[in-house]
Amino acid sequence: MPTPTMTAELSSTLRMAVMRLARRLRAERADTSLSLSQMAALGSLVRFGSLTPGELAEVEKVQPPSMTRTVASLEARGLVSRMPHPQDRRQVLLTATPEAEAMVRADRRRRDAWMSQRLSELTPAEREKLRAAAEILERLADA
Amino acid sequence: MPTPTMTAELSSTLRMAVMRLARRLRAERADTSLSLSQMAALGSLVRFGSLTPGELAEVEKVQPPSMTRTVASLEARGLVSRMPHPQDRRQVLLTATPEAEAMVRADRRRRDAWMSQRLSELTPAEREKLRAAAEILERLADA
DNA sequence: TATTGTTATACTCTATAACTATA
DNA sequence: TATAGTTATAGAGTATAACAATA
Repeated sequence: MPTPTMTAELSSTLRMAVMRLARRLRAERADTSLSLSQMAALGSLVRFGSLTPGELAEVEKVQPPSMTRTVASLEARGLVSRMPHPQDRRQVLLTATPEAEAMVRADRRRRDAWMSQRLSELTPAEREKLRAAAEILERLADA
Repeated sequence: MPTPTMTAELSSTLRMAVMRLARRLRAERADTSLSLSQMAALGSLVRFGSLTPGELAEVEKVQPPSMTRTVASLEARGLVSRMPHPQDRRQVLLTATPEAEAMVRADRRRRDAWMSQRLSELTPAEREKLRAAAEILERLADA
């Protein structure tokens, strides 16, 4: 039964551990030739399929002109292709190319591999504790 | 007893939950008048006490010229003061002013408050699971 | 008129290279 | 000579404001 003080300490400890672990994971990028923003945009395109520039800007929480620039650099590298929108000729549909999908998958694999390696160094009981917590952390992130 | 597949799934689930939660926490900044880099530099100064610009650059993982600029902006706002190094006249000692310390504490309090609120909405059993995992997550971040 | 996307422009953060002062 | 810090300059990412095309 947690006292207020114990809960306050948990907040602080958990917050710092999560921030530091995230920072560590961010450092495990597979392909440093793409910036984080570029890789994130590509990841969203792969995840959601075709999106318009406006939708992609909204998903990535940036303004449309910023996404215009990001998309232009990805397009120049052959990682994004654009098609006319079937109904609305003002809009454009962006899609990740097969090469881009492969890069996104490789990036995910590499981060998973780092985490897997760390997890394999734990005891089964410790892994079980993380498993129990993972689902709760997911809910916290959505809150 | 985890099979390889179960461990792989845990890696992926845990990694994504941590990244998303970190992202959420980053959005809970108290004072948006300071950029993340500025607040981080200030946080390190408060944490370590007086540092030279070179040491601060190393802690923050940026190059010295970048830190020169960050420090200059903080100094202009009265958040950092500089003193000559007692032994080596090439070096400078940077210290966070009392106002800066208050800002750093307020920032931490706000992030802790958000986390506390989320934790208070959980059941005692769920909090206990997070408590058990927090210490393991800390070790992962250091690995 | 409203909406979608782009262009023009500026600011911030980062970097590398060159410079100054001191050791 | 080597080191600590700064200045000069450039590139990436972001923003707001203005514009063009289409609805």
